[in-house]
Amino acid sequence: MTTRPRLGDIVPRQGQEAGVIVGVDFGASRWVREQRRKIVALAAHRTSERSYRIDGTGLNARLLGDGAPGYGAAELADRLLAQPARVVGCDFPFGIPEALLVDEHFAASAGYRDGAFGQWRSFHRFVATALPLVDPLDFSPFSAWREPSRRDRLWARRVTDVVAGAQPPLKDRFQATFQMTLLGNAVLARLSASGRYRVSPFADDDAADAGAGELIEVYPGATLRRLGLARYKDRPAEALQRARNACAAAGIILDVDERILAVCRTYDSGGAAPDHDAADAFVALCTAILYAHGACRPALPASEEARAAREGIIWLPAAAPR
DNA sequence: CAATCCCATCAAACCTAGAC
DNA sequence: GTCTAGGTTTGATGGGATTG
Repeated sequence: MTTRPRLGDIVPRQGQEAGVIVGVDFGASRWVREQRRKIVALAAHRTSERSYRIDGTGLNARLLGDGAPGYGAAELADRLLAQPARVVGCDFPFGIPEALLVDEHFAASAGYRDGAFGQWRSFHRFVATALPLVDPLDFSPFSAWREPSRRDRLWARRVTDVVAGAQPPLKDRFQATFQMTLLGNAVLARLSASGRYRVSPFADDDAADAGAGELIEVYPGATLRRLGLARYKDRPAEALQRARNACAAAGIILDVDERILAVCRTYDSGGAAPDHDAADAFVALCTAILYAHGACRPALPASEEARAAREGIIWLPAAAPR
């Protein structure tokens, strides 16, 4: 017998055969300078069937430099296209609640002229058009979605948010996700349109190619709760250890550059409360690695799979290690 | 002078422990 | 069981201080 690939067989794309996995801690400041403090990306390169090297090269090099450790949104998209990854775990809401998807007034209030969005495809394409990746970003086309008098609708959660304990995608006060959801979708649109990535769980003809990489939504806070660590924000070292342990428990070996580990333990993008964005990126990366090995499960209620597939799905480790 | 860094401000929803 | 108080939480922004 022969296993030589025939024409038409699925062959990994350039770069993907190395099994690159990426974790992203997102942020959506208006200015690129601020984005570079908040949007931290970490890559792991597969070195054998179940082992990965997280070193100071490629995407990770910026973490070891003198300047801000992260990326602007457009810049990150460019990097992910230049070196396609097999799985990218991102910590922003990929979708919006179904109640808003089917709401004609919601769509029209931001200038959408074709009724309700109906599905994620229409939503993310509209967002990408209305939010060009310039500096500074202009969120004014979406100001109607911040209307305080309509918060009861606009701040609804998706079913996956309820299960994962996540904030509403369009909440724009205190621990805001509003701008992250919009900027994130502009980035997703760009990656999806390239044909090199498909966006979980959404079907999109642009990326029907089964050889494409995959973008998944993760939530480090929920990942760590699943791993038994609540209130992780002021304990980055422990968060890192839990994430590494979860990989080890799944039989996955991580070889991490000590300098990268040190930055993940110590980097704090500031603010009143500690905010360890590099540690968050590490947790996102570990979650994405677990996903790549079939060790994640969607944060879903038992009976809402169809709706969740329209709203977006947060992925969590399948089980806490013993 | 501009670019960059640093800090105070904002002020909602959830979860949990404890009282009743 | 229900209620409340307190603690916790995917963060952005502008202005003033600092740096080149």
